[in-house]
Amino acid sequence: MKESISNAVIRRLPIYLRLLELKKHHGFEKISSQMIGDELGFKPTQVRKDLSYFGDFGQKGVGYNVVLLVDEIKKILKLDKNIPVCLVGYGRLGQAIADYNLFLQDNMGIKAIFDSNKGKIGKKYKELTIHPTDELVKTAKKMGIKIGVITVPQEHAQEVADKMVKAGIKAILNFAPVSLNVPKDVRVRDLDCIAELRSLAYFIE
Amino acid sequence: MKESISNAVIRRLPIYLRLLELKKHHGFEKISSQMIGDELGFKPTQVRKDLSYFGDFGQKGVGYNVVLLVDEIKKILKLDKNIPVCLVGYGRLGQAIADYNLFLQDNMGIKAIFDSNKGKIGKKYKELTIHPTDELVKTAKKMGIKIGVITVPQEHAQEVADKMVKAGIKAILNFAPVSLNVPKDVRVRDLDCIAELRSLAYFIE
DNA sequence: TAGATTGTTAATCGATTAACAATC
DNA sequence: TAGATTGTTAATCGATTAACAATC
Repeated sequence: MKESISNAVIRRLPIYLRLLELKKHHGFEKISSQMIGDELGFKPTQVRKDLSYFGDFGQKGVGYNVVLLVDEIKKILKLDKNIPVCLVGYGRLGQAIADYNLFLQDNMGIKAIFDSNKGKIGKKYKELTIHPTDELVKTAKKMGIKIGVITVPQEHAQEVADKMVKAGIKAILNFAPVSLNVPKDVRVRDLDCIAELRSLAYFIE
Repeated sequence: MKESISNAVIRRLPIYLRLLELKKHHGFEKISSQMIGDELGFKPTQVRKDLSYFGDFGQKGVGYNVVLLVDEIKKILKLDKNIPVCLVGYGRLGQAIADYNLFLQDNMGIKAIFDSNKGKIGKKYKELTIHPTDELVKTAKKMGIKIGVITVPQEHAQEVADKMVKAGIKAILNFAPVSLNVPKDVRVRDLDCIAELRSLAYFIE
């Protein structure tokens, strides 16, 4: 069943979720697909269709209950579960990501940091010690890490991905500008800043 | 004509380009759509179709000339032109992005940095002085900035986007976790790390 | 009740891919 | 020449949207 829901739908869920959390925070009780769409730039039909893959969360003539929908989307995304994340590559970008400990708003948080630079190994980031990348497989396995974030330089990204795969990680967020080669049961999301920037150049006049 | 080429195609061009630059660097002279596809995980047909929107760059029975194709794609993306970029928000993430001065490999480079924190204004990053965000419109206009990168906290992203629009910027790379509201002749690419991470949670077992 | 809004079906739109003639 | 590979057409696949009955 999961296989039948498209990636595009899954990627919109966190976008809906963020808006709903904001609305909840502002005390809104109800929201319509129209309102969601207006704020996010989607068609209301798309919002309803996306949500309908997972259940009937709305009420005809009324709309969606904000609090309930927040909870449902979190459940769909498994954000109600504990999801330990590891970060590999503690350079500037890695540090910026670690700072975004916003993840902690969910049960998702960086629980281990790896780097291969001897000068960094053993240092602390908050309560986390920076481990050598060599120990990634062993440590990530032991800690039950579920998601890996790659912020190493391009030339080491593939070997890090290999280690993550070996550690049983099935979901990778990749900041390195390379196409990673992984088994097809492993999901990779590329956040490729340079490629995006270069593609934007096309649109300048 | 430009309008008819889909965004998906445009976003693949820099991916092709990166591989081709690598191959060029390694001294490859020819490459086939099959090889490109294999390395990047695309179907060869897609590679050929994408390229064919812009011209006949290949040779039947032979493939593509690497050096020529690099140049052609750069031309398509306007990377042969000078493209000044500004960065707004000089926190950890902004600094990490500035460090990626990899852009400079193209004629694309960060030519201005803005921040609203008084402690940062006036400081230097390499040859660039950090300007107050209040001066964005004036300065960006004067400098002919073509692309804006937003690395400010969520709550200021929209106002920064508004300033960019006012400065005549038509392409924005947005790292803030918000849906920006801009006129429809302005292109926004969202690099939304938290949303991507949350969407990956769906796939853990 | 009348107005609003859902969930879902069917239609549309757009993007990917298979197939193949052209040709190096 | 025979094998390889392009550029392009047509077919397929998938995602978005319009329309609407159901119902609060």
